[in-house]
Amino acid sequence: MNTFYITTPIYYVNGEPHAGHAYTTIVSDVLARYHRIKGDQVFFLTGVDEHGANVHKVAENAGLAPQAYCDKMTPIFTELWERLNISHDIFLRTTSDMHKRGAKKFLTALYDSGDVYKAPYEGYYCRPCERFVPEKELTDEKICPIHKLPLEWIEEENYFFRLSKYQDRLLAHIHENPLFIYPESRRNELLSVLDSGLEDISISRSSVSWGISLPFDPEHIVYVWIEALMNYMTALGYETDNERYHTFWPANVHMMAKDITRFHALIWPAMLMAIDLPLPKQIVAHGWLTKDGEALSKTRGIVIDMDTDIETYGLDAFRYYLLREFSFGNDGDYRPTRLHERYNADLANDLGNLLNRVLGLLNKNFDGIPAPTTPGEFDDEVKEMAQTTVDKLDEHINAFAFDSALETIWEFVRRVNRYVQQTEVWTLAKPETKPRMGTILYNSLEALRFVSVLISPFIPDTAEKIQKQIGLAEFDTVADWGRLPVDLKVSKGEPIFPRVDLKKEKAPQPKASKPKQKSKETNLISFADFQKLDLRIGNIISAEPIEGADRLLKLQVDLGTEKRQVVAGIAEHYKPDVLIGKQVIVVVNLEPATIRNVESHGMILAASGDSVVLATPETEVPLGTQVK
RNA sequence: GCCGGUGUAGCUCAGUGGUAGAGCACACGACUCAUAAUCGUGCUGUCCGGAGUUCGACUCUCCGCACCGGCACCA
Repeated sequence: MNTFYITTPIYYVNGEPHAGHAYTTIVSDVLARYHRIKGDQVFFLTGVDEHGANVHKVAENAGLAPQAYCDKMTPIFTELWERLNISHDIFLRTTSDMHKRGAKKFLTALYDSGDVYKAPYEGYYCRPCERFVPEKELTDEKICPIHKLPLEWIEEENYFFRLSKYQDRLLAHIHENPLFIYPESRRNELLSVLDSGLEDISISRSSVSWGISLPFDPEHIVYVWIEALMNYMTALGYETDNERYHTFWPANVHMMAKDITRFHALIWPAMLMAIDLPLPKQIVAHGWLTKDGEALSKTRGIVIDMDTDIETYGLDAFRYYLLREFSFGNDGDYRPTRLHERYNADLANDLGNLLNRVLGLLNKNFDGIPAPTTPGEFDDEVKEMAQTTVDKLDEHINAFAFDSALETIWEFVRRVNRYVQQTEVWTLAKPETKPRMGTILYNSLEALRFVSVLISPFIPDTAEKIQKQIGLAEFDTVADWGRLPVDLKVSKGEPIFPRVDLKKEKAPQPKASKPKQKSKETNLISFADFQKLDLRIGNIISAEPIEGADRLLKLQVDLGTEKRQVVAGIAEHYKPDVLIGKQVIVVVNLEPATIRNVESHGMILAASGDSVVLATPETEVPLGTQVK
């Protein structure tokens, strides 16, 4: 028996899951389910990454201990996967004992390989960021570009992994295994990264506390990214070297979004090479989802409202749309109207209606599924197409072409609709033609059983509904023609995809999806804190662009008693000349900063969501008036 | 400013060095078993622009334009 081990990344719990996570996981789910119906022994891993400075910080902001924070966030992921009907075999948490023990074993092996060494690491360090600020981000003042606080010069000992040593072997492996990194665009990208040379990487942090300590030096915590990669092995039970681990490693597919391929396709294989373990077969990257053409961004309010669409059209319609509409590997634009069109055209009209008309005819004329006694025109054609559809589907799935896979299945669905049409089966109820009628209905229903098997990896609930309506007691996963039993009692046929009328649906769609209530308790500040702000009314007296910066404008603001130069990131929304003469609110006691070599003494307040709009007093007021 | 992607029918997108494709939408016809469903026929294209390579380019190369994304930058 073949085995098939597929993984999603373990998702970072410093934020809630969004449609992108859902896409990765659904796609992986399809592969897992597909291999199961082929009879492969499947292991499907997903989970969460709970360690690292970021989680620590977010937890702190929320007033929680890191573990308590993780315990709160993790269920949000598991609940979403349940709602999306994800069939993972394990959900791994990196705070679990299993993972920690496995990671330590892995780290020990890595250390024993001799490719881990200790070396001083020095540079300018920002405490709040918990990171060294790279050379290119440094300014003359040596302040953190994010926090604007003075940086510390730190020299600390860190552990490094000798990644550079594996450059040639990686290159050779990628060349010898053309499908190792998929799709090709990503492969080329990483080949060019390899061409430009690999540097050894730091794998530990001594300044971070929330994580797993190095077994060979407990003062140091393993860098969260390095630790996360090991999950693909620890989830199998690597630390106990058990049967599951030996059965499933190496993984067949590491599925992920395109932004994290470097870690998976270079660093991870190199680490495995170091400890002489087999490499995963394929690193597979899909594109990003966009919404109406724009990248998803929580801060800009560009989000995909999965809940609403799932509620309106059902989970399977949502899964179908994602899989059918997006060409794998490329970015795909999510549009609710397209989902609507797909739902009605493909699911309701083509498939749902086909099932319904066949069941209707059968119920009206027969008592149970008739035997196929009377072959005739078109029968063989349908039968053959059923088989070729199975073969084509396999090719498409192996190439991650889920859109083509579904298109192939739907070509067959349309063929069956045509079969019913061509044979005019509804005219054959007379006694002398009734055996032929029964045969055609048997074939049609058997075709639908085929379809239900083939779509089951994509839209599992629908597949089950179809088989249930056909009268099968247990889900049949075998795509061999003629398995449909005779005499089964079919159901009367409730539409599995009732048409959704767009006009009706518009009514209860007042776009008042409540703007997420930010966890209010956690972000409260005291009145004293607020009083620290010195806000004043100023008048913009000049505005000009700053060279080399798309978003910045240099403003001169008259505060009555003094004039200030302020840099504002509003160039994309305001032309300089329209600003002149405008009254604005200025934070005057903000510490000065140098941005793009221009000094800024203060900050202009503006509403910044999807667009940026300056906050101005409702009527003109004297310059320098305090705002509170 | 740097890096990358995209530009093909009204819409969403496939695609190939040799006379342009699918689905949806649209029009007309057939049918009436079925969820205003199904089936058939038809329709539209300077394949972003320019130059080059070639017997021949939508397909390869170069230059440009537009849009998108990432990074820089957002006090």
